[in-house]
Amino acid sequence: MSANKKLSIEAYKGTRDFYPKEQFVQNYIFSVWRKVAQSFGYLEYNASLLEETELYRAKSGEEIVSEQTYSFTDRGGRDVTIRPEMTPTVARMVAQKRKELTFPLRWFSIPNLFRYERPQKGRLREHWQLNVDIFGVESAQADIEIIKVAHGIMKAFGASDEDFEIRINDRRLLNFLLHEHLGLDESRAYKLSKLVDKMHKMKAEEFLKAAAEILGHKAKLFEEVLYVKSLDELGEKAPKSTGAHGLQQIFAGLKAAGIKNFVYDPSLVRGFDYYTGVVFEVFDTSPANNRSIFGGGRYDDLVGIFGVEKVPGVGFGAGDVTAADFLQTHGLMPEYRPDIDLYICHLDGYLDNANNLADKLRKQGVRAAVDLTDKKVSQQVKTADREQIPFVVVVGEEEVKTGKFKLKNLKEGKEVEMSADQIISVLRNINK
RNA sequence: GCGACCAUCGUAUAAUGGUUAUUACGCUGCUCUGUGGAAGCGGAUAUACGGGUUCAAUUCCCGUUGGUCGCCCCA
Repeated sequence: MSANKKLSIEAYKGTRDFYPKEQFVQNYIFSVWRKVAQSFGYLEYNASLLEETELYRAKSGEEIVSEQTYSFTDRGGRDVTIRPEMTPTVARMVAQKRKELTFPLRWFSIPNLFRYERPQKGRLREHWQLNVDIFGVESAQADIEIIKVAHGIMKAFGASDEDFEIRINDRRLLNFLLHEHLGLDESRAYKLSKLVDKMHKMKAEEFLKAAAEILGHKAKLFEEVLYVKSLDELGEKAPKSTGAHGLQQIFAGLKAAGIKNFVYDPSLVRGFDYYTGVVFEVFDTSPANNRSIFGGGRYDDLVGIFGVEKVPGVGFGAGDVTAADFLQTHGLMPEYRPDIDLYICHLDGYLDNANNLADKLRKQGVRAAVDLTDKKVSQQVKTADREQIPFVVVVGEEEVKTGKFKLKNLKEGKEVEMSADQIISVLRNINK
């Protein structure tokens, strides 16, 4: 290594190092995700980080692929992209084995995803995302279940119904309103839907002005449907829309499941063009973090892009960064605890005895670390304290003679004398 | 890809175009050879990187890198 150019100690731009404390938070979030998904009977899958670039081109369009992904040509001349999202991958996997898979298919995954862009709040170059999807069910029953999983995750994080809100809309209803109600052509309808997607980021006057530019004299008709609070208010304006019918089923299903904190939001669009039915977003209601936490929707045409028969799908993706922000905002972050139960200190000449004790405890499932230094006992105990290890014992002449150890609880500062077997049973119970 | 702001010990900060760059917490050693948290006394550690202006730059200017926040985009 040359002396004039120091190797950087910083993590690559837009990525995070997970030191044990951050890894602890990450593990917690993953474990909640996994627990809830599995409780609904979803099976975990994964795939490679690498996909052929073509996979994303087919779905996302040239611009996103060339400007927002990590793409390269491999040694064999293939165009390769590091996955920026999981949905195309899972659609590909389903398409490939569609003949042998059993439907309804319930799958989840927690992949890390990459996008090449400017890092900012809640958006890094690498993040992890829970993907939950159900394939092979066309009816609203699958939509209801997916939203129940989303709701269940929030509850499992300890959130109350007041902490968040589920906003729901349906692309078919939106399209009906744009095309039938407003009578817009394809390009105006698209423009307006993109504008509606942004409406909450703009001032109301600005938004209406921009809408009026697209709509002309139809602006009034638009305002009639934009600010309704319920489907009933839409009433006769959307009688033939299958989207409206689907939403009614979903709302009834959620009510039946005891879920109350959802609303019909006619302005909800979501960015993806591939959604074909229901779209929803879990929204943080706290003024300190007032934004979408995650969302998803129905995509019945995605598997079909592989040239095979259609397989309907609905699902959502939830990011780890926004999940952590939510926990932080609402004081739901769990207290850090290292995955070590016991720190074993030793007096001069008793390291071997300390190691023997550790081995005995480990065989019974105790996670024990031995101080390998020749520091003074006070320093060894301090090391355990700094690492927030809950218990400590010191091995010396006395202990070796009697076979009794003083198990010290560092948080309470209390010591209890006991045998190795007793230590095992105490620490085992702590873990449960 | 575009724009704005920012960069001083591990963290949080102070100061200055000119001797040893401040303070707190943390870290470390000792007081204290079988037990962390208290106290006292010591100690180590910083002007992101590269260039320019200047007798002199941590300070002013430019660039790079990184961070933060918007825009674009949004799995």
